[in-house]
Amino acid sequence: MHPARADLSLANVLYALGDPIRLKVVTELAATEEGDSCQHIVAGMNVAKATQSHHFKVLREAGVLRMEPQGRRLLVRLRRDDLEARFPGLLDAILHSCQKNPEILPLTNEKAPV
Amino acid sequence: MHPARADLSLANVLYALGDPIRLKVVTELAATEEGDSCQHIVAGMNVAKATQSHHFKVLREAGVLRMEPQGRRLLVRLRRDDLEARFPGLLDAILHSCQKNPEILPLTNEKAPV
DNA sequence: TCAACTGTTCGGAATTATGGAACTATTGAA
DNA sequence: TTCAATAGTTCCATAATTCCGAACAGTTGA
Repeated sequence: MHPARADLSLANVLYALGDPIRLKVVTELAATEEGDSCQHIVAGMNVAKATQSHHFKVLREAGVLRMEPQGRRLLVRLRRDDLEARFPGLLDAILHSCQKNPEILPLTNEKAPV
Repeated sequence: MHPARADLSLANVLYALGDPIRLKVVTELAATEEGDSCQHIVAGMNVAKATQSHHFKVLREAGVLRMEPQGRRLLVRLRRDDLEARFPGLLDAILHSCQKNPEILPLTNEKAPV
């Protein structure tokens, strides 16, 4: 399900992050400390449910995030500590780049007004 | 051919680096300041020529490296400055992770004894 | 002139991505 | 309890990528 910290592969992680939608998911997740539900995270991204499910699976299997059932939702959290321990500075560099140049994320980021 | 610095996309770069062979190519390239030929870089990696060509194309189109004809070779160089300017710390974090845990690169790295 | 070398392109087979539809499980309300 | 709504997954078919062998083009050195 979730790979152990020692089993994280850099190529897998980079591959998982090498998709605009998944990259966006990670930046959204990075903004919340206690996680969020899949559905809320992808709100505003124009992606079919089946595809959402696929993207979260890729991120989970790469070890980028953890998913924990919470009622009828899946609480999704970034595996910050594991990533930092294994690939120091990587996540920060990526998040910082996204923050500095938001146009890096080529998405119609119509965030539903909560 | 080669994307301009301002056109580099983080997702594209991460995608390009999210493959064991391409990641290995980049670490090899990082070790040489003045570049190298495709053929020499992939020496020891068990990949068909057509696939090599494909991998270099992906790296080139993502803006990770530059290719410059040099006689009957292609001189390949890492676009360190462009990557650093656009995504500060990213390349260093990746290279450092590869260096720290060489097993990250799941390749039979039989480097031909020069 | 021509064979060897370096790399690209073409064609097909295998893998992966995407989305619609049907499904499971949980919740909250009647 | 019953049932509709919500949150995700799975199945299937289509589209796009990946990988390789083979044929190709350009450069070099004999």
